[in-house]
Amino acid sequence: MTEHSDLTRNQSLVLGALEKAEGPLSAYTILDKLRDDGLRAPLQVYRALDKLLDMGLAHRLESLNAFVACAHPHCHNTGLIAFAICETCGQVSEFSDDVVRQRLDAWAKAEGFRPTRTTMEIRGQCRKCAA
Amino acid sequence: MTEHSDLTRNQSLVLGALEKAEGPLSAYTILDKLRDDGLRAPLQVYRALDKLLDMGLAHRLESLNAFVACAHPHCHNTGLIAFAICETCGQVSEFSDDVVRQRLDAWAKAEGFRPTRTTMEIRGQCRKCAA
DNA sequence: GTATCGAACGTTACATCATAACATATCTAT
DNA sequence: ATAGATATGTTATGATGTAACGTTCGATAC
Repeated sequence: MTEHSDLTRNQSLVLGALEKAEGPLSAYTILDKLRDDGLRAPLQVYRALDKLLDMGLAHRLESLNAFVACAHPHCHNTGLIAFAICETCGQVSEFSDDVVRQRLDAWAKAEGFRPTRTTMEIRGQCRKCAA
Repeated sequence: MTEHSDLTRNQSLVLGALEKAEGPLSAYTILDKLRDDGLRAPLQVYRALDKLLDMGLAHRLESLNAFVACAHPHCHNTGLIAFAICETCGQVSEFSDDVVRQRLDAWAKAEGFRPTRTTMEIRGQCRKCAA
């Protein structure tokens, strides 16, 4: 559990829910888990998530419409993170690869494309589930 | 325009709509464009899209919840395609990079992860819009 | 020809994901 | 104290995706 020092109450609750979870959670699942803490509406969750994403404390998995706590909350990432999502057990591994980043940067430079955000998600089966 | 030889009527209509479009289309936007052709329900579009995705004639952009016609309908891709999405003009460029594919394969092999589908999407501004 | 089986189709209803709009409260710097 | 920014709470609604049902169409076997 990371310290949630400068987080607001809602942000802290949402991040806590993500950290406790085994795998990615949808916003509505988060909401359900936090009803007892006083959260009532999706927007409360989405607003907290927005901030957490900005701060790099959580990530959005686009192919799942779901969210995870960042696995490395203290290292400020370069902005290119890849996710491997096991479709059997739901586990998400987070990693980054400098060569991949360089290749994409090179492509962007050659094309004159100015990247702001890039997502990379590998769906499949983790070692345990493939066995 | 590619020939839509072994496509059914609905598949052909949906692919046609995607090919005519300047950029990605949501399923509901496709539906609206095809009302005059007799389509009435989202499922008709989603079912056609499923097949088109299977055949590699269309792609889903996860970060947009939208779809595009494949830019290279005749080359059967290796399964790793990257998309660069201009957030200003909506243009989507499709490309692939063997080095990136190799790096991700290597990671997967090392981790024992068995990939089935991977998505890579770069959001930002294209050359024209960045100028 | 017609029986049969699987794929595609059509329709209604519903589930899930996300935001608009507006009012209220809280925090911080002057 | 007050102004401005940020966070909050609430209702309603918009956007995206699917379940479950029955029907139609087209190939193949008889």
